[in-house]
Amino acid sequence: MPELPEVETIARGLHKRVAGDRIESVWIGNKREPLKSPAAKIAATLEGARVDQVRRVGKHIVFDLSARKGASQWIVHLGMTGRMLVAAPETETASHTHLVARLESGRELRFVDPRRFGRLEVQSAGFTGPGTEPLQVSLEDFVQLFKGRNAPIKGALLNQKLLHGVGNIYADESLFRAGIRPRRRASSLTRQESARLHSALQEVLKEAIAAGGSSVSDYVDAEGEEGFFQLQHCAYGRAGEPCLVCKTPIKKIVVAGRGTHYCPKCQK
DNA sequence: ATACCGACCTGTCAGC
DNA sequence: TGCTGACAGGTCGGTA
Repeated sequence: MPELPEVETIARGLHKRVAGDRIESVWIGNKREPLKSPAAKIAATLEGARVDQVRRVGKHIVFDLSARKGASQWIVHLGMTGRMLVAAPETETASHTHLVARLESGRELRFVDPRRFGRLEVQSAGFTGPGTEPLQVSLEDFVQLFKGRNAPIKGALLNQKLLHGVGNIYADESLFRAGIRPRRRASSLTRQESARLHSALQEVLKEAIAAGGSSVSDYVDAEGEEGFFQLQHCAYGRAGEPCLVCKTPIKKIVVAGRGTHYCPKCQK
């Protein structure tokens, strides 16, 4: 579900609501839970810890924690359908709730994930994510990332070891804005095209963050609110509809195993 | 080293 | 109404 703008929105909301709060106790479901660290270790790390900060790294939510034993981090990846919600304890627990952290303030932090593609882990400190931050990468570094890559540019944008945080929606939207076909080999982009893609990507991500992310089917932020960037999508989810620039019907194909939307006339 | 493709899960929706 | 299959915002591991 969530890509960079959605995770950014969620992390900001969580920071606003739980920073400074303390985790009193943790409940973890016991059947095939989406854990990268052992459940006992997660519980031991979270219980008693204070949440200093909640922030985004790539598509991960990072909780910076401090406790008597020292600093640690709780790292959450929401996968396709994960949600991290702040709820009053009397609120009914959604099905597919895998973790509940009870806070000193009386509220609960709940991790819900029907498809269980999400991942939870804890570590001592220093999580940096797999790749480079798309909002911070310079044009020079951006060009360097794609140099010599034979993969389609869309696949390269989705590769988290290169840039982390870009997913299917924002890959399609930024390629549309840059006027580049998703199947073009990454190495075939001219300097000018790379520059267009670099700024298109950063613009799209910033606009999406300003809109609170894209709610296509069920994304909601930490407050349970939907985003509204889906109203500004030009390519993603618009197969068969007229291009907003030239009226040519948007095409849908499969690239790098993912549904891919583009304008056959505007994108070269 | 790089790229592709199926697997991992559940829910939803279109078509029969 | 109910079944089947395709598809969904993501990643991983095996294979070529």
